[in-house]
Amino acid sequence: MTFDEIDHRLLDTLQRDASRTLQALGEDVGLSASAVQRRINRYRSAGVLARHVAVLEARRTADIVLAVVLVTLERESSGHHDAFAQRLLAVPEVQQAYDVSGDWDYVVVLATIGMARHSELAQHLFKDAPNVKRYTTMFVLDPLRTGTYLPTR
Amino acid sequence: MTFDEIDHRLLDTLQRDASRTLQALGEDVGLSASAVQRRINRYRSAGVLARHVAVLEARRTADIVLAVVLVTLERESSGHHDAFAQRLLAVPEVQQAYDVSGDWDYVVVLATIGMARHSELAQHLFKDAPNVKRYTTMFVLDPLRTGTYLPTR
DNA sequence: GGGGGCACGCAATAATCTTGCGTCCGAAGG
DNA sequence: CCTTCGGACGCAAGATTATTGCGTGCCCCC
Repeated sequence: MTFDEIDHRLLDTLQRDASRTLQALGEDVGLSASAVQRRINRYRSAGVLARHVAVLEARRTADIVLAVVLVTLERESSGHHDAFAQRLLAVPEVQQAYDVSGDWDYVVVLATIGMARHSELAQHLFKDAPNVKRYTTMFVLDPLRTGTYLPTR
Repeated sequence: MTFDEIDHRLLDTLQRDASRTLQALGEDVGLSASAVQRRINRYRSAGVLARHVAVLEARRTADIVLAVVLVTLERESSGHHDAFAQRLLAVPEVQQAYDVSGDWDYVVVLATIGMARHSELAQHLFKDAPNVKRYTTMFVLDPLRTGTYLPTR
């Protein structure tokens, strides 16, 4: 799939505010509402546009504890990695999980309500996991920016 | 603001898929469409619900390079921290930025198109920055999960 | 026992989305 | 150089969805 200037502008806008009407989007980029809609449908069917979600304000949600956890596994076999990934993905509070290169194998962002729940999850995901060699937790003092924005050019 | 069972279910659903109709949401939680809408408006005006966004599929967007960067500043004065934060937030490719506790001061997630752009940004944000003491980059091999989901209970 | 506030459902209205149709433009081929 | 084809567009009608006014019921507090 190839993007023109209008596609870039649309995708940019949609990633920032997907609640605008098709007509408003159209006025921004110089298209009719129906043309905008057809483009959006194209993004969808091409798999570029995955979904629409509501974003909560972490600061306004009671007692949210955000933490970034770095993890190294004991053994590098892909079976062990899969098992660990499965364990992570089964937990909704695992907000983000990345398989990374470098000194650590995984970066995990945990979003929990209250420190007690955080500890409980850390226990389950990292202490009790059979193949976690080492992990370190960095608690988020201030979420300067959160989001899923991806550039398209 | 205090949440009941229905609020939790609604906020959960909206964070996963905000494109459902008010009627569909209402059927899920046992409310009419208008009652659902009024609740959503309440979340908005309480500041709990920040915005609606479209989420792109990183795997389907050409040449996306995701990287997690850990940063420590030279000096701890709040002026230096603010300056660094400003510099981060001015860059759209800074997808996420967290001020954290522990061995590092900041965790930054960079989303760029192509390695060249990544290097350029790393240069600007970390090498050229006046008060960055040390930083390390972990490239994302596989984004197992991305998102902004926050639990509400 | 009697307000008062708040959330609800229903129904009418308003806004937005969706789709059929005719047109235009550019690329490919005669 | 002309013709044809495919793709994207705008417009407008129709369908769906969101919004809002109104009346009712519930619960808390007086």
